Amino acid sequence: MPEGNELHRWAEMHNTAFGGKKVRVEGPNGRFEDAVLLDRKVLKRVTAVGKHLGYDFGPDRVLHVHMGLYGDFTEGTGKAPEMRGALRLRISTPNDWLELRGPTDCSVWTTEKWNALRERLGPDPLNGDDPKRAYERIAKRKTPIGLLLMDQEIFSGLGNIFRAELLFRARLSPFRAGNEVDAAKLKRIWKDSGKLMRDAMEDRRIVTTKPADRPHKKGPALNEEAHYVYRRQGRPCFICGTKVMTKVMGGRNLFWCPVCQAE
DNA sequence: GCCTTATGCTCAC
DNA sequence: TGAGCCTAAGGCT
Repeated sequence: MPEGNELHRWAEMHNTAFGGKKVRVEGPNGRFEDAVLLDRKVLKRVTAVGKHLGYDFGPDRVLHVHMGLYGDFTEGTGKAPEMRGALRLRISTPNDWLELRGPTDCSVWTTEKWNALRERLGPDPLNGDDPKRAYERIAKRKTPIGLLLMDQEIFSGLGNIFRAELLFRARLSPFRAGNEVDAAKLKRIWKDSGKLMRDAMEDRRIVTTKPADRPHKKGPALNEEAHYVYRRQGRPCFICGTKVMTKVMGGRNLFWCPVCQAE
């Protein structure tokens, strides 16, 4: 159940373990028969773009993985474990292995299709992209900013946790129209997203609260104080004490503080 | 054990 | 706008 931080961490790990090496590729549950196209070939490199992963095995041999809501990897060293359960994909060398379960997509793409995806996606805070195009798009739209932040063609890699937390940290209402969002504030949100996602990559955990704002100000954040508003509906805002609200926006649960993020 | 929920996206209507 | 995909974890019994 990943957002961009997790995808980029996977790309790094899988590059380290498998990049430039000849690998075994297997699709044991029968839902990835194209594994034979890649098996015993060299995996050149692994790239993360937004929430997508591309495993480059050469021209028209790009393994595309999208996790959807459920996908997850497990990795390990040494001999791969017994195949079991709904295992979609296994990549292995004699030294390392990974297993993939539950992705929305695991299929071999043409280079053209992969490039078209990259073209379609908006700037990714973790890829050093230029955010200018995203700013321009947002400034033209009357759509609420809470929806625009989730649109992968505007920014790529942000998901439901970052939507809620970035808006809170910017003290911006999710219902504010894109064209009414202050330009400087939008810039700060972009910078903030890069920082939060890089921290999350390192920590392997998304923590958005500042220590000074937490009930326990010392030490690492407890799970229940790692986020300002995400899944904290009905509980008091750490800043003002008002109950955190929730509502479905864009088919996903949105969380916000009606006072700190007044419309 | 069962039920609900979930960091996502696509397609049909 | 809503259903469908498909898996795991956590809360409940």
